[in-house]
Amino acid sequence: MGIVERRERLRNQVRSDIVKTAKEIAREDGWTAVSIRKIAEVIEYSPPILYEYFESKDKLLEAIRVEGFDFLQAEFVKIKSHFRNPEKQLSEVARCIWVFSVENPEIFQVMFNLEGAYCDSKRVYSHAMNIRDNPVWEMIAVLRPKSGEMVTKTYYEWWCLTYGFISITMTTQPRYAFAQAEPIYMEGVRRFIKSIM
Amino acid sequence: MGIVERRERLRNQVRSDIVKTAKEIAREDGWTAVSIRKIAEVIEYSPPILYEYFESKDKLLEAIRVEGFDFLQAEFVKIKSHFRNPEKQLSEVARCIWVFSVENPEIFQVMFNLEGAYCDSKRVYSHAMNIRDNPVWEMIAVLRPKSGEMVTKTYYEWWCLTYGFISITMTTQPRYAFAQAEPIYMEGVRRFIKSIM
DNA sequence: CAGAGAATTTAACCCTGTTAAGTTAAAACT
DNA sequence: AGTTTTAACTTAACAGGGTTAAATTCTCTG
Repeated sequence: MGIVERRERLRNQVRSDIVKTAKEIAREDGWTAVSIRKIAEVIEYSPPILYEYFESKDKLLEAIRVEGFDFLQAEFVKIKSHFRNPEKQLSEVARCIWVFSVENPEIFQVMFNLEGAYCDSKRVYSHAMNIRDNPVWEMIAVLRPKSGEMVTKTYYEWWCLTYGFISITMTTQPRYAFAQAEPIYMEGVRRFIKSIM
Repeated sequence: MGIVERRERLRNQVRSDIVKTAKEIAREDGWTAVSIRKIAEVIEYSPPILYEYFESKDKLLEAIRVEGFDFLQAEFVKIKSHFRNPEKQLSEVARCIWVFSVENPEIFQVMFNLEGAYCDSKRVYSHAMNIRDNPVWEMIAVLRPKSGEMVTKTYYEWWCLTYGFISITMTTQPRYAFAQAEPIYMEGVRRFIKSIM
C-alpha cells in the first residue's frame, strides 16, 4: 500500500513549497508583499488549500520563525563542540548570527518582526531565549562562572546587543553597507566579552 | 476677518485629534488594530477626511515617529545642559529613553516598528541617527575624544545597545516585568560606558 | 437670495485573511 | 465493473483594510 505514503510525500512537498514560496516573495519584495493569495498562485493551488497546511498566516510565519531559531541553535551547538575557549565560542556565535542574517534576511526578519514582517507568536522568542539546553548560556557560564541568575542577566544582555546591532543595521543601512558594518559589530561584541570577563 | 483663523484652528484641532486617536487605539489594542476607518469613527468624520490631513496612513505614522524622535532629542539637549559629566549625561540619556518607552509604548513602537507597528519611512531613522546637532554624539565625543569616525562608530554601538535592550524587553517581557528589567538595562549601559572610557 | 467655493460624504475599487458550501477526482467496496 | 464513500480541491462569499472619484451638503460671498 504505497498510496498513503505517496499522499504523505505529496503533502510534505506542498507544505515545503508553501514555505519556500513565502520566503521567495519576501526576499524579492519584502514581507508586506507576502499574501496567502500570492503564495497560492505561485504553487498553483487555490487560496483555501493553504489552510490545510497552516491554520493561519500567522502560523505559517511562526513555522519559518521556528525554523530560523532551530537552525541557529544547531549552529551554536556545533560551535560549542568545535572550540574550547568560551571567548572564541562567543565571538563565533556572534559571527554566525551575523552571517545568517545577511544570507537569510527574510528569515531573520520573521524571527524578529523586522521590515514589515509580523508574527504574533512570542512563544518562540521565549523558547529561544530560554536557558534550558542553551549553548550560549553555557558559554557565558564558563566564561564568567557566577550564579545562574547572574549568567542569565549577562545572557540577556548578550541577546540584546547582538539583536540590536543586526536589526538596526538591517533596518537603517542599505545592503551594500553591511560589509563595512560587520567589523563594527564584531568589535562591539569583543568589547562586551572583555567587559564581562 | 477671524474666519480664516477659526478654520485654521479647527484644522489643527482635527489633525491633532487624528494623531491622538491613533495613539489611543494603539495603546489600548495595539497598532495592528489601528485603521483609518476606526480613527474616522472615533473623531466622527468619514474616512476620506483623514486624507485631507495625511496623504497616507504611512505618513500619519511617520508624523508620530517624528514627534517621538523630536521629543527625545529635546530631552537629550536638556540633559546635556543640566549635567557636566559626560558619563552622567549618557546614563541619564539611557534612563530617559527607558522612561519614555515605558510611558509611551505606542510611540516607541512606531519609532522602531515594534509590535505590529509598521511605518516605511527610513528617512526619520537616518535623521535621528544623524551626527549633525546630535547631543548624544557630542557626549560620547567628550567622553572619548578620538577621531570623528571613531565617535560615530561608538555612537552607533550606543544606539544599538539601548535599542536592543528596550525593544527586546518590550517584545518579550510582560508589562509588570519592566521594573525589574530596568536595573539590568542600566547596568549594561554603565558597563558599556566604562568599556569605552 | 442666488451662486461660487469649500467641506464632507457616499460609493466604489482593489486588496487582504478566512470560511462554508459546492464540486470534482480518487479510492474502496460489493 | 459499477456504485458509493471519502478525500481533494475550487468557487463564492464575508468582513475588513487603504484609497480615490464623484456626488452632495454646507458655508460664505456678492
